[in-house]
Amino acid sequence: MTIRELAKLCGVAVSTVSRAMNDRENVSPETKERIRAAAEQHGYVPSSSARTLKLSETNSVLVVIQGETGRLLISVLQLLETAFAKAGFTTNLTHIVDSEAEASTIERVVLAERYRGVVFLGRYGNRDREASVTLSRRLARIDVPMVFCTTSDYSSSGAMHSFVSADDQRGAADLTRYLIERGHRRIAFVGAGPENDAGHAWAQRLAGYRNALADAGIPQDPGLIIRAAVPERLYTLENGFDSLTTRLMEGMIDFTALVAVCDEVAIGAAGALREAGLRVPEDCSLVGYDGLDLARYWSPKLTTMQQPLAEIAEATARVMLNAMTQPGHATEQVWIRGSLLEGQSVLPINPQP
Amino acid sequence: MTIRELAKLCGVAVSTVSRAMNDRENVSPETKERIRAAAEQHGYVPSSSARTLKLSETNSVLVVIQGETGRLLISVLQLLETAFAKAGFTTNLTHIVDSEAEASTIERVVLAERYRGVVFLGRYGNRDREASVTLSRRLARIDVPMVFCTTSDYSSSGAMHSFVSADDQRGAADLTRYLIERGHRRIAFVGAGPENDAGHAWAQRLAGYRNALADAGIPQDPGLIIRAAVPERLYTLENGFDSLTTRLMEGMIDFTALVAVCDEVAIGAAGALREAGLRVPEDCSLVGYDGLDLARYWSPKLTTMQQPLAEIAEATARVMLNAMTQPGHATEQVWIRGSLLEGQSVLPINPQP
DNA sequence: CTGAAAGCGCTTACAG
DNA sequence: CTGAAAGCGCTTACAG
Repeated sequence: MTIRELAKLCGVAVSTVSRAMNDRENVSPETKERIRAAAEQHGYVPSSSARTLKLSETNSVLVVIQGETGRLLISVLQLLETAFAKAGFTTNLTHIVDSEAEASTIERVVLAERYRGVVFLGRYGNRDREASVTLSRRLARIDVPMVFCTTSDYSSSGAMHSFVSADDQRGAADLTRYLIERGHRRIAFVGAGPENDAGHAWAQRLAGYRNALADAGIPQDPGLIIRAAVPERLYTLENGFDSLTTRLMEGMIDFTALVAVCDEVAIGAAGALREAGLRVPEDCSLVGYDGLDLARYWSPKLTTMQQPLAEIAEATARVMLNAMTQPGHATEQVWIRGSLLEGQSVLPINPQP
Repeated sequence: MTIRELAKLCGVAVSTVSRAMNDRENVSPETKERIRAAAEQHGYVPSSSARTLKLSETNSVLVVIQGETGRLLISVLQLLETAFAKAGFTTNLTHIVDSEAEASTIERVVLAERYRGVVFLGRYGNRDREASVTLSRRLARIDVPMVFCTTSDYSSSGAMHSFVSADDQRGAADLTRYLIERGHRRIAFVGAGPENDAGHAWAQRLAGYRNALADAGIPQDPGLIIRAAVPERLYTLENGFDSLTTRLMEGMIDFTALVAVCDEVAIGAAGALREAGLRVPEDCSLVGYDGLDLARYWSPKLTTMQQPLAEIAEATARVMLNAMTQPGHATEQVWIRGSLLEGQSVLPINPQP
């Protein structure tokens, strides 16, 4: 049913129907009620494409998630949806397969659908750093506000985009320092991905781990960096288990503590240790990252870096709404720090003589 | 940039631009190439709202998720997206808060956006059974194909809607029978929600548990049905932990086995048992439901019902595509059974004398 | 192969 | 308070 049919049915002009449906002032209350009742009864709903075409803008923001979606991002997504809804914006979600992470894909959907803004949730980019920089530049050409949430803009070209970023590097450094302060020297890192992808959380966390070692004057042993056995499902239990199992088959345990790229990998790795007859924390200390429920209900309770999801979502929504409502607004960069959540998965040891 | 501007720029009519952008036959290859290059260069993308308005239909299907989203549904969602994309359909996701689960909400968005079809992922309905039936009836009035995925149509009015449903009742009965066959008689169920909501998975699984007990002639003890301590986050570790903790504080353990409403609740409950000094499976056997990764990497490996996600998604996509491409097609009902995954969380016991 | 024109269903000045 | 009309950006018969 169209506006025209409903108008005829009610014996009024289409403009009157439009005013009634949009709750404008200049309709008599009686007419408005009559029209709305008729709409309800006949199931008339204004076509949003006609409306969008006429007004040439939507009230929608697009959320882009690339690759696999962990529990963490889903939580942030739900918080974002709520925040945007409160401000009168609708949220749409699109998944992008890794291989299709090109500016043109985004450009097409954003321009075609007339989105008011885009939130990149989690990482967005190509494996290749060069390509990622190009990507970032092309995105900047699209005249729609964008904010990168949970990942920083790694365009290496200054403040091109707004972002709200968890400070992964610092968080991983804090966790590593926590181990060092408790006497650990042989500290391994599990869950490093393939090379050349600074935009990924694992790369930032690995960098933080390295920084902490360097600051403490502990020589870096490349053999202690355990690469992902299942890189396409990097942040999973499976990857944690398989990565460490592979490593333990290659040789004996030559570390006293393990920094995992995230909680799931930590708990997967703990499974591998257990199967090898090693106990956490007696035979190997363990720290995770993210602060999932899982970490809290695991035994032993996992020491980890709690991500402040509400804070991340709140900041992202705020930056996005600013950018949408104040065109020409400068880009904003927000760094958000997690807090170290102490569990029972770390045991102090005597420093090596 | 609009089609008109690009036409002027290229010195052709808008109709020619339209033909070039839509890759029609009746344009000379040279003209087509020239126009497409110009579009690429100037960032011209056809407005989808204008296109939709003109064609009066989209190629989008709407996926509706109500309430909290577990890991399981996200996996199904991703599989669905892939399947629909293969058939040329775009997938859009909308979350519905529990309290807003009314037919009119769906009606509005489906009609406004001209969706071709709707998939309800997970449960869709009101607490109140009466209201749910009304809801189902009103949905049936909307002239757009719908399929209920992972939940059945509980309109109690015959085959009103298509659905692809995991057979939760049977699965839970299978698990309970598995315990009974191993000598258990005092079997508790943890994670029952508030009353009056047959559409929820917990209610189906609870019914299956009850059926199995009845079939074995074991009297039902209402005291063995442990209600959710955190009903708004029913299928979570937190709920499993809190529900069982509450129960263990009320009195000693008076059961030898525990059927959990899902894997997360099972593992949360295991945490509560552990804190009470009880071991799984020595002091209490435990089964979950869903077959999450978590169940596999938990220690002891959890006995659970594996949900065949790929199969569920495949069937849902097939039914939906049938309905969309063959209007007037009869509704289809597909029941999908899981398979029992044997872990080490169940110990046989001697039957009570 | 190309162009001129109608029309998809709305909204909003403009006139009354 | 209400109506008639223009126009948003496309697509597609229709004519050449």
